[in-house]
Amino acid sequence: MAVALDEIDVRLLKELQTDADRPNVELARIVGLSPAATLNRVRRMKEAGVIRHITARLDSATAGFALQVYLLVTLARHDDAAERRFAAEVASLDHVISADSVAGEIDAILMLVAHDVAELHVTLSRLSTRGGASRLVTLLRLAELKPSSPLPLRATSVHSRRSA
Amino acid sequence: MAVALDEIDVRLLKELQTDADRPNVELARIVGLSPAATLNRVRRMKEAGVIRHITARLDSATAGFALQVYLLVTLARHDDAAERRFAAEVASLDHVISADSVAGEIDAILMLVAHDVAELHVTLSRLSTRGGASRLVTLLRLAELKPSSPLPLRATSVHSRRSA
DNA sequence: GATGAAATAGCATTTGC
DNA sequence: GCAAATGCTATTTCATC
Repeated sequence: MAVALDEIDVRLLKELQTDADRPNVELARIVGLSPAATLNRVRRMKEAGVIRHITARLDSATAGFALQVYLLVTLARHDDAAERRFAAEVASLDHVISADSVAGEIDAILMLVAHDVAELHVTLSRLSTRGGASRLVTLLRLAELKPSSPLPLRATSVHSRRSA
Repeated sequence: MAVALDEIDVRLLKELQTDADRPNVELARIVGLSPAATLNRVRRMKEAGVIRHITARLDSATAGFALQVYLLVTLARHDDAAERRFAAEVASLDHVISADSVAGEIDAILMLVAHDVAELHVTLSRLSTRGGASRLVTLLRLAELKPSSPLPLRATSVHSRRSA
């Protein structure tokens, strides 16, 4: 599932995770390759799935969402049908902007946004009723401690095997 | 803090949050404006801070991180010095890829990645010792229930006031 | 198998309206 | 916000290492 990356790939990925909003020629200068070679590497990494997509990251507050909330969810039941039902409900709720299932003290962790408490309330209710959540712990996001940061990538050291 | 957005802005932001990896002329066609006008709107939204940045989103697993973990953190102390110390530790740990302080049953929620358990262990230890965390609840990410989705933006209805 | 250089087609960006 | 024009860029091609 993992993909081999050399030092140049790692450098490219680091740059693209930080700021993908610049010309390919600039990336090429940074990594010391020609624009064509740079373009090829980036295209390959997209095809390989290392780069999932390139997107704009918005500031939720500036976009009008006064409330940003993490939700720790415990499901009432854990059979396949219940889990599918929950996933479907999560998918249908616009205010849930991401969700992961997890192993640990809870079953899933969700990120939601809302303009006000009433809007939040509607989403929470839906998750309890239609979603089948038995316990919802709401964590109000107060501040960003560390912004979304690049992955600490390492080059796949194929050549170091020679000395091993 | 919030910014006024009309229907075209909302449409542009929705498209850019889904896929920012396409030419401005295509966006222009989608929203029915000229390329110049489209470019101006996007630039203004960047300056206004609605668009924080444009980045590549990687697939952690494909990039080699077998473990992706949410961490629920309770701090031992809550004075300013302790919080600054924790923030500094979080900032210095490469494997912590994002962190927010929250209000609720815990103090902060972190997202971490690791190649293996040993690597995870190191980061957890640092958060306990130097970071001053008194309780760490580890939630292992099993699956993505809902991918990072566009914000459910609404146009700021300035004109509807005429009928109000 | 990947890179570099050159060439073409296309786009970003500016200016005047 | 539009249309036209300029300059630069993305993208392909092909020879090369």
